[in-house]
Amino acid sequence: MGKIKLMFPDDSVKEFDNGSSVFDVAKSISTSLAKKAVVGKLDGKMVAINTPIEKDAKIEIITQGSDDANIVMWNSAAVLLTAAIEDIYQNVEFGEIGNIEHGFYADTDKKDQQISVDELPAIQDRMKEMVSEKIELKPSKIAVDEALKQVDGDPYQAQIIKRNAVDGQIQIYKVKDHVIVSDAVVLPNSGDVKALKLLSVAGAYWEGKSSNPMLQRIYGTAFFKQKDLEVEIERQKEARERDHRVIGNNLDLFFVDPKVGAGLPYWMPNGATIRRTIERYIIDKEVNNGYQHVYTPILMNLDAYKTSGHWQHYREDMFPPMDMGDGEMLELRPMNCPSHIQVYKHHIRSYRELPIRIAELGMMHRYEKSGALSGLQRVREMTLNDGHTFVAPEQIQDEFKQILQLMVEVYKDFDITDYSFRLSYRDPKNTEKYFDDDEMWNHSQSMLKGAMDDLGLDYVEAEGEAAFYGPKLDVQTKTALGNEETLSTIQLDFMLPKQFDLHYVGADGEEHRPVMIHRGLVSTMERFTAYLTEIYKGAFPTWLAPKQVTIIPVKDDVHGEYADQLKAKMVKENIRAEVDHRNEKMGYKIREAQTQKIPYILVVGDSEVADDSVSVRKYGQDDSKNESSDVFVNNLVDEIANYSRESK
RNA sequence: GCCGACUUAGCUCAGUUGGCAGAGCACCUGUCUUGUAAACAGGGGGUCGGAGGUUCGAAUCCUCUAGUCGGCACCA
Repeated sequence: MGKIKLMFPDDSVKEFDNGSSVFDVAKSISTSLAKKAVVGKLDGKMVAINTPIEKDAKIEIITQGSDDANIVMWNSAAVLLTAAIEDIYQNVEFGEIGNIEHGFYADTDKKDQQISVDELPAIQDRMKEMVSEKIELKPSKIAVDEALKQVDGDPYQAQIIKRNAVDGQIQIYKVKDHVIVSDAVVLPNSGDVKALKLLSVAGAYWEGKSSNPMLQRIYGTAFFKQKDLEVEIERQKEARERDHRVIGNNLDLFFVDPKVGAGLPYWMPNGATIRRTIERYIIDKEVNNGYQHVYTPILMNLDAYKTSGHWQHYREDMFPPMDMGDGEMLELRPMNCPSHIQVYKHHIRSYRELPIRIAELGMMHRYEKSGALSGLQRVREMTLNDGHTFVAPEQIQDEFKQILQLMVEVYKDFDITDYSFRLSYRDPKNTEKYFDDDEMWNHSQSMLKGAMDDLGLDYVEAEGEAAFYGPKLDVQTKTALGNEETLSTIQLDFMLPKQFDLHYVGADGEEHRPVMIHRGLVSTMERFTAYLTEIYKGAFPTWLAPKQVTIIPVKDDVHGEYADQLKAKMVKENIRAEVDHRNEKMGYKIREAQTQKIPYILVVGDSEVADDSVSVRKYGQDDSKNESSDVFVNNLVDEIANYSRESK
């Protein structure tokens, strides 16, 4: 038996007997490491802990608590879930199994009747039995023919086997008499799945294609310790409480009434105040950065959308056109680009003017599918912080960087820190969705990528996520419930300028074609407000808070007048202050102000009236402090003027 | 749009095997005059999402339909 050299993450190299397992290696370092070791990584590839190592490699030992260890845990639980279901039911076929961000899932198709939530406890119990049986989970490779025989005509499994076969072989796990096809690395023993819980059932298309049959996806989560499971359940509970729909209802920000229209939100005064503040902020910001704000109609002649290609490529998401009876067809606009193009075209443009930046808080209507609607996050009427800059081709890079810079500044003001970049390309096979022009796509996609590389920013690349007219840089964030969504976007467009025959006069006196950059910084007012609600958990920073100050007189008949004077003083400074004159106990009013998450509570009684002061209680703090009313107002004016940057 | 669950007062939710529709909060009235998270009493308020059916009788069972929620697909 020869020796092999293994390199550790700290670059140290040690020799081991050929055929040593990851576990052996861990044990040679320390018994405690061996105890916590879950799985190994050889040259970056995950391997089971009992896999013999047969050549030199870079090794990493993954221990409990790491992300990789959780993935292994979840894949293991998914294998057990499959085995448990097969144990309980006949007549079930299986789609994909695997891990997700906080757990695992298995897709099932039970022929007589689909598995329902009521059946989860029984399945979970069966899984726990398998855990206590401490079944060895050992991967083995079998021939495709044999595997096909084993899955007994299950059409989904048959496809998975054919798809994943390597050299005519496929990896399986045996759990009791069940054969589970899985490429995943799992824990060595079912007994290692210490804590598990099945969570929900939902439909999911086979292979993710809506033209395919729908399977039942069973979700669950699992951990090495019961405690970790409890933490996860608590995390999910908190996420539900942070949901903008819950907070939006509690703080009376908005509502959607199905009886007056699904996906058509109504902004209550509190929500409207937040929105108005965002709108004023972003308009000022853009105007100061060279944007020309306009207003354009939400209705447009359908012909414009035929020219733009919306009618051909985006029709599914558009409301049906209105037939005006005289041959004219009007369309509720789904995007603002054609409108801004009209603004551009209204004058002859010179190269001296470029870049021309046209912006608008543009109201749009999109016929979102009913199942996609969700609070303010996905609606059918929305107002986009839209902007289109028209540039000469050589200005693209600079303009792109300028927009990105502006976006980062805006994010800082709103204290948005958790986001990632995604370069969204077309799917070249999908000629129905995307303009068919290979050269344009290849050119614009590589340009975008070049700009990002130039700036040294990290990003992921996603095929099939582009707009129909061009590739995008999307800024991705997550909702409270963990769904990914696009907040900001910058899109390169060589197509619409051509469709609408746009030009500018160059230095040479000739006509040239501009390039359009579509960009949205703070998304739609709807989605952005929802997002802010969730990241702030309803406790908006003072400059955004619908109510900034509530003044509570100790005895309304004695101190009410002083409270009104204070309010007047603050209103003069554009502070949103109110006096709570109601005939209620102080504690009651304070409680209500706290549940409404009002940034400042001012209590005024005899001593405050005597020296023109206020007793200040800031949201989130349990104590109060006395301050002269002038000092309080001045500080508050300052805080509001400086947004969130200075409040930390 | 698809799969599943759900829909009862302004909000959050009870409502047993089909037998007079409930609670808390909110709202209104009155009493109490308050020093940092809920004073007390009384009152008003619902065609039980909508339509059809089964039944002596339906919030409850069945069918259809709309919407909401969880996912999937689609996307700002």
